[in-house]
Amino acid sequence: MARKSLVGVVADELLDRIIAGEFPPGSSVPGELELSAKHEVSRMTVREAMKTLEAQRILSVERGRGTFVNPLNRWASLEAVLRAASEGVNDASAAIQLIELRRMLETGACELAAGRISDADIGILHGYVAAMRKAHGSDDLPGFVEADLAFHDVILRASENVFVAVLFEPLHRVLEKRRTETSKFRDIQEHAIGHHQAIAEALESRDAARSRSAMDAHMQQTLDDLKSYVLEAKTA
Amino acid sequence: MARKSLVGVVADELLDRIIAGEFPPGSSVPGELELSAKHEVSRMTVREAMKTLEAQRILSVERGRGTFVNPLNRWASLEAVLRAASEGVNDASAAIQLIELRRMLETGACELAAGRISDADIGILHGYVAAMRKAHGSDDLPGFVEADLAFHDVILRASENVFVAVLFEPLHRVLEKRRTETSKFRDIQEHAIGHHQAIAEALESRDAARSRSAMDAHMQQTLDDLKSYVLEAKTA
DNA sequence: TATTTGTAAGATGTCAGACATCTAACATTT
DNA sequence: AAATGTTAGATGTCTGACATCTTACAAATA
Repeated sequence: MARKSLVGVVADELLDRIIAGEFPPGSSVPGELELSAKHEVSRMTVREAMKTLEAQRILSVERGRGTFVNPLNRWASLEAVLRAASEGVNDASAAIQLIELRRMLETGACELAAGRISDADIGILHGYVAAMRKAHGSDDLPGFVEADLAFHDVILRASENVFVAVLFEPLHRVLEKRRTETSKFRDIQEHAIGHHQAIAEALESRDAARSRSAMDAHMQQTLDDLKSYVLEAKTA
Repeated sequence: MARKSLVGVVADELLDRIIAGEFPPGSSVPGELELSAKHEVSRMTVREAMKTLEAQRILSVERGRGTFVNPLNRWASLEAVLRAASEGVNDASAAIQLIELRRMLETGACELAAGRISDADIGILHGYVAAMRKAHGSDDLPGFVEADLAFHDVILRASENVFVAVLFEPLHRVLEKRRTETSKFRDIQEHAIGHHQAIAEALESRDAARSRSAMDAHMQQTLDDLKSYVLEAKTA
């Protein structure tokens, strides 16, 4: 991982202070000079940090007036919103909401893909299911997760919708770690294999409703897995 | 509208050149010095422009090596992707894909809202339907569109999912203009009123499947409207 | 008095030049 | 052939200055 530049550090710290509630939405953040003094960096460094936050619509910079915090629903960065949402008492709620979002996109993409996926991609899907089965047999957790993610990626591309892919990309990153966690359990792996098999067969039939339903069942299972996993972590 | 700063201009022009294919994904953009010479601005201005594009994951800046263009599916800015997608031969395809995306989010949000919406919000929904009816009667296009958007906003909030709202916000902006265009036709307005009425009633029944289905029908109608509108524009 | 205008403070926008540090390629030495 | 040194070019950061915009307040005006 690349060492963070000063700009990144300043942006992170400022975002932390915003998320901590020090600068509520609508209020202004300290001026560039004040921040450069506080963080012991030059004003240019502060400005570049501000620019990154402005590009994510977290801040609004207004010349001559100051720099202001935007309301959370205007933020364009899923990760930043996730950080903000996880800050409160219930990290669990944020995780569940993420799955809900993923469910919308994946079921939608699967429905679209049913009418657009190629025979070659169908074959690839079955290949990944086989890979999951093999990884399950040999206790290869990284291999299992990799095939799982690749499976969903194929469907996403097959939906032929650029915007869905764009919106899903940050989700992909955020969920990757959690996926490895939940996939640790062998019975969860077995459930997942069955669902993926059903999804591949549904897509092969080119039945949009059936494909959507199969993916929906998979998402429901994922949500249930997460809930029990989170519950378990809480009791522990 | 605020006059654009030099930073914004440089960022826009650079993005334009990227979208035009001058710098394909994976390739490097000209160095900061070269760009500052070409655009006749200082290096700091170029750097700030780069930072905004980097924050949107359009560029990856690597110290000592250069600055590189990310593949389109890693871009975090819906608007930028929209610009890139609209560049090609078919602006229509991009518009349709946007509706597809909106359909996923809105039907998903509506399904969630069914189990979470308050009685007060139900009343507000009916109020907006009445407002749409009234605006329709008095040929008040802006009023009609405003009530329409507000209606969907209520459902979005009622879904109680922060991430859906975040992802939907840029869509909201992008679709706003088109909405005014399609809503010009009186028969389309009538269709919309009927659909909104059905959605409000479905939500009132707290039936998730029914609510989703009602919203889905509305989205399907919107897609059909768009298609005929686009077709009409093409023949003209 | 009420309105307009002028002035100044504070904020962001931009510039110039300099030095530091990282990367990659090439030349040199072993 | 491999390890090492050198160098060019790229981004990272700093300093200090001036420009321009917004706002508030004071002063001049009708």
